[in-house]
Amino acid sequence: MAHWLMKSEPSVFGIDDLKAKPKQTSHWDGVRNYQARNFMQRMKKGDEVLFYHSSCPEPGVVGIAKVVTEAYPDHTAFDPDDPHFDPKSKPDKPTWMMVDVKFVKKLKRVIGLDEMKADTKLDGFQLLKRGNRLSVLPVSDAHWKAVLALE
DNA sequence: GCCAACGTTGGC
DNA sequence: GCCAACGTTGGC
Repeated sequence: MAHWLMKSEPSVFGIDDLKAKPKQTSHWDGVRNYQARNFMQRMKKGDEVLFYHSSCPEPGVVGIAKVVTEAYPDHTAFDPDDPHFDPKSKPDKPTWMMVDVKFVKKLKRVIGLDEMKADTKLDGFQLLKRGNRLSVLPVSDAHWKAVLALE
């Protein structure tokens, strides 16, 4: 089983929004970056995901989710009225994909970006790289354990 | 295929 | 609100 991290702005869709969904499950739409999409296409049912809050007062890992549906076309790309509309993605040849994720748990506290940066066990973690803008990224087993050890 | 311009992300 | 970093676009 692989591990991942997915970023979201809590003012748009946070961990509490996922928890409040029917079946505590939501599709993860709106990813418009090829590298992030490729990672989503590699996701398998049962994979675990660190839920990360970005662009907020306290950026950091706030909870855990799991993949319940593997990659399928992101229909929001087909809708001209959707903010994530992309005319180059066609229903018969979709450019953008999404997965469904289910809420697992909230961490007891937020694992802040600053403390992750300070942890030498997290050296090389893609999230912590300067200028990192990927919204979906893989997490090694060692980094997964190190993040959760901070809880 | 190069590269400047532009738009977006995201921490601070 | 600022600005660095980066991906994408489009002219050539």
